[in-house]
Amino acid sequence: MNSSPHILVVDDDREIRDLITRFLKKNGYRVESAANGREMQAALVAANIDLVVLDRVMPGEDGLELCRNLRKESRVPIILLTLLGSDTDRVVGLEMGADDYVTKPFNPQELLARIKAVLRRANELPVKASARAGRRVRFAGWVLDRVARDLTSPEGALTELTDGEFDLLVAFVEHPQIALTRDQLLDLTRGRSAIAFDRSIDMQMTRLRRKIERDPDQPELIKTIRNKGYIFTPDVTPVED
Amino acid sequence: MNSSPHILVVDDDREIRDLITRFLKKNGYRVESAANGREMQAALVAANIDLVVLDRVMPGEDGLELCRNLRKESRVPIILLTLLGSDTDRVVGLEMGADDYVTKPFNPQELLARIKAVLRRANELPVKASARAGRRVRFAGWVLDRVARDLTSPEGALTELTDGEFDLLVAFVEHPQIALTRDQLLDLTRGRSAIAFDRSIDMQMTRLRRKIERDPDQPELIKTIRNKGYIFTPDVTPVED
DNA sequence: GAGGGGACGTTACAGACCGTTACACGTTTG
DNA sequence: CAAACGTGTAACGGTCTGTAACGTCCCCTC
Repeated sequence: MNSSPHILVVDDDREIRDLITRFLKKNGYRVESAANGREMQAALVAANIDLVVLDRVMPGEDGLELCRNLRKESRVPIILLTLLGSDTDRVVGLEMGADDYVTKPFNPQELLARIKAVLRRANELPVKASARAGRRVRFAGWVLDRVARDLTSPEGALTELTDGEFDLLVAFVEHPQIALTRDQLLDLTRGRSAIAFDRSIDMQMTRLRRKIERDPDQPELIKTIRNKGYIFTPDVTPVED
Repeated sequence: MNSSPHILVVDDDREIRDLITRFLKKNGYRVESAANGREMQAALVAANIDLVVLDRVMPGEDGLELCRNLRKESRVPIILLTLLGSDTDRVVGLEMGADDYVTKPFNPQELLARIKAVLRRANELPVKASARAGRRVRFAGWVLDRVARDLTSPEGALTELTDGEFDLLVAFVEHPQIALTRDQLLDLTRGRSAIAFDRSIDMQMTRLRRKIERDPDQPELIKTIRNKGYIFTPDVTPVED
């Protein structure tokens, strides 16, 4: 089970993706590729990725932002790929959590060398990133419909959730088995971060748990991690029909 | 016990040495400097160097050669500094064992960011393959679920652990059969190092042992190593199901 | 073998963190 | 406009955790 390193290449330009993919495969790596952030997330869930090569600029998305978000939930090594060569850009990339930085146009041999250098140092536990599935997903017997915004219990009853509770649950379902901080949850549900420290997430958690946990005093679906936040523990699978 | 990282700057140009030295010191590092290979060796012997910043070109000596020789006898992280910017030179540098590469003229902030990135990697502990994979692992009959954050005893009973105890146990399970210092454990569990010496790990150890050791007075799973730290002795295997 | 010092185990306790209730405020609904 | 509803804030209490302090054990020295 311990075969060659698994690299994920994220770039919107198909030619570049294919070029890098072929080159890396020829050098003994397993390679996945993705054209945008969503595909990247999917690939991270599907495969056990050892390193991400991420384009800094993609239409409609910011590679830097992806990098920072990825670093929040995972410690997968990241190499940023970019056209911009200014010093400040490099610094920002590294501060955002990237492990290294290669400017386009690049010599494939240099990319290879940097991948080797980063992998040599990177021995840490890969953490699964979020699962973005389809319209409906199932977890622990519950079925959640993201479009209709309703939730069906294992017994088949429709469970009434307020908007806030629903958004919170969606955030968890989209990031299962990862500890999420209150700040991340605020960001995911309200699109903002806490300015000062804030207990509103705690309140929503209490309310959500009352509705979906068998025993809210001993929660099984969403556990608390002191000093960190919360973690959603069930497996999430898409519902086909 | 654990003070600021110790950087060795090797460059024949005194102005550059002083510039880098002052800049790094201002940013909280301890700095040594050397003008040639011999002084470098002397400094490495005299002080406990955490990272070497090494000039690629020095009169009468080749930084690359120094780098390769250094790598033969030591795993100290190396950042190469150079005027040459051609791709092949970069590749050669990284192949020679350098961890990173900065071209002159460089932005001091970038050097700083790269030093941070390299040190972050260098100080991480290798993770055993056995512990990498699964959500659940078994050791000495116990089963630990890292996502659900619970622990089942050999008798099948659920053992209640607090978050701090659980994090500590996870750190051990991910690094079995290696002596871990208190500082490493703090880093693994809290993501920080001890500023001053700290007994909090000892307390958590007491509490954890009370819950998982048959006889806490004569621990079998986690042994104390005087003047070092603790070691987790059982084998760890993934649980498939 | 006595004495001393350092390292570790452990107890006691204060403060931080979190779950929860009560309530106030704003928004929607009839 | 009143009532119902949703959501954030304040505050209380329980649990968890780091710190201080003390005791014990081990090793070193003399």
